[in-house]
Amino acid sequence: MKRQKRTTIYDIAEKLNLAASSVSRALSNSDKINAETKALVLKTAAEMNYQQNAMASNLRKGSNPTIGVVVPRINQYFFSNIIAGLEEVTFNKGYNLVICQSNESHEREVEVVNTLINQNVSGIVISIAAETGSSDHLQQVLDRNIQLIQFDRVVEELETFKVLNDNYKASYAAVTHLIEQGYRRIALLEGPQELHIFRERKEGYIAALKAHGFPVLEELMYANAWTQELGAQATYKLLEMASPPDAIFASTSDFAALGVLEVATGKGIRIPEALGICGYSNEPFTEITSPSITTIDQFSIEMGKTIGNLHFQELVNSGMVIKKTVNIRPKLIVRKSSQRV
Amino acid sequence: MKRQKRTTIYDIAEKLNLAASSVSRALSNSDKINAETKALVLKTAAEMNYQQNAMASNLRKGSNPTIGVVVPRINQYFFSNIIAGLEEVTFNKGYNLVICQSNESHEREVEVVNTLINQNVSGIVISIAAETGSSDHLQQVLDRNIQLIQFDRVVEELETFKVLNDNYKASYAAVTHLIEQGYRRIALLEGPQELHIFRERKEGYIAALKAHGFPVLEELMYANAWTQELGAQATYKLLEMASPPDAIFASTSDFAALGVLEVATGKGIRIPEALGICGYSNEPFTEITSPSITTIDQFSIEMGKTIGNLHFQELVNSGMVIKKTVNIRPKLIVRKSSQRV
DNA sequence: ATATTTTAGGCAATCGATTGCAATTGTAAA
DNA sequence: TTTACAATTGCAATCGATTGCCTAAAATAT
Repeated sequence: MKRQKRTTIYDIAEKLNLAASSVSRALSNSDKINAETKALVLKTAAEMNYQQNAMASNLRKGSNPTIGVVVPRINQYFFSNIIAGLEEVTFNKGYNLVICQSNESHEREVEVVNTLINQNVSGIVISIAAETGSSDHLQQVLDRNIQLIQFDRVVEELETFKVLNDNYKASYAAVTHLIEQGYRRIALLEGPQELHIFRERKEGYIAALKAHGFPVLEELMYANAWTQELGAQATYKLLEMASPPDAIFASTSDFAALGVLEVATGKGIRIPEALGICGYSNEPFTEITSPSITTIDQFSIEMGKTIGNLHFQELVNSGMVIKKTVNIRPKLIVRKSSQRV
Repeated sequence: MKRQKRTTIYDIAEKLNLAASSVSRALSNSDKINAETKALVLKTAAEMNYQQNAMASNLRKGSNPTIGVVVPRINQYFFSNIIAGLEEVTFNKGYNLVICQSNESHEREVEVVNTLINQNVSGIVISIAAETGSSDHLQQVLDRNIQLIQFDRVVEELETFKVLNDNYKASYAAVTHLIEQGYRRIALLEGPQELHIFRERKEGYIAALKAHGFPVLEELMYANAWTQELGAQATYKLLEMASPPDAIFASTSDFAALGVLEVATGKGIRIPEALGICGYSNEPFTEITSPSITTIDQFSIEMGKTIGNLHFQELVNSGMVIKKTVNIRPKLIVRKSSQRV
């Protein structure tokens, strides 16, 4: 395997008896170059198999058409969809995506953010890890004048663009739906309250209960039930109460809802007749469980695209952006697990 | 927002009355620098909030510790898992991942590969698009001496590292299992035969039938049924035959298997008693359908890690690599949809 | 025919970090 | 005391592309 050296603009210049600057101008489609010369350069470049050295170019230009993405885990449906949507927008603009996982660890998140700063990326898109910590690393990003866009899980105090789901409204809608279906004791599975998204969902739940004249009962709010396993455990406890709930809103995720479904089915409880279930996220599987699970769609691909458009400043005057924030209205998807009317 | 200029090694050098080269040596932990000086530089760099400019460094060093990843779609469980596994290995080595989607389009694939070449990435990891075309773009990668690793769907003629599932054996095992469960007319849902993975699965199916003395019937092999929709259509057709199959092996994907399940259930056919079903990929949902679906696990996260280790040459002498190829043995996961013994 | 403006292309500095080689200082051996 | 050598540090070129400034030639205006 011979290490054939890369063709540079100097090689092309030499061959054509031109200055490198002219070659550069021809390749970058400048107007300070004769049309014939330009054509000749282009042709020769193709023949010589020239590929621009992006690092040299970026160094000189002081910019790097790359966007860094930091998510807790890329193999979660929601996040991989965000990335898919984002990539569609960025690729068409000639931008690349550098993807990093924080694995829900704050320390790792700091590390990857620093790596991205090193790369001189033009923007960073992040959904913060559940493990809380300072937001100094994000402040660093801002100090360096790198565009920062937060989505889904955000540090609220930081003045950056944010793309959010309206968790409050979605949660309110879900609980209202359950009430309309005649459920009277609606339990809530909560996520870690350090994350605002889970706080908002809880608030929506409480507000909906109050709005319909229902009591808000501590005993029906189950903390930290945000995995399938924890959702299942919570369900065991809840169903053993003297007067158990007749519906469970797994505000944390569809996985938690799945845990509920499995435990309830295992106990021979009929769904939706004896117990209503609602999840969150519209994971693909919610459609095919039996019964199918009512849930909330977050329009993740759309969110990804929105983030991309925000980066390129294409939404600033659209009216969608209020206080640097775009709120995407999630949609309640009613399925069999909560339909008894 | 003030544009505060980035601190460079020159800024540090000036402040400490040193040469930039010394600062560079201190920061890169060279041994050609006094320990005290090194400590001082490190301290000052931290104070001045220095972050290395990766582009300058990479340009000078002529290398970029980045690996480009090209997959058809990143929001597919298999691929996002591959990436997750790969990222784990690469991040620990200080390497970044640049992720691109081909969207199953050959043209797009060529485009993104060129972008990656521009970036001077040290390696490219790819699973080719279903849309076939020339492999010139991959040859280019090799010509430029960029490490190329193909996985899952590969161009066989190209002499590169390959990480594959042993599709033949997995398929053989699945069909053998169905035979052992007493199924006698086993249909096959095939994928596009341009992709070797689907050819191999078909071969495994045929071989297993022959090995057990079963006839190989054209009428039971259904071409191009590789989505949920197409799987459903195929099932309609197959079940309307004069003597319909008593088992369907959706060798293309679990999604196709799901299509089979839905159609069969809709027709009131009992599974697994009257019809056995086996899918491929071990998508999370196969565990929670009713009945749960027998499938094949591809160890996607492991595959991702293997790819990473291959890139860093850490498997070359392990005996796992034969003819530049690592074969990962998938595992049959037997669930209810095929268990009637 | 002369003056002025355009156009095309060259020169050289620049982006920031790295590195081979030279220079300096200090230390040990002769 | 002189020589030899090692340890530090500085100097300057380099990676490849871009761009401000300058010049020569061509085109246009006077």
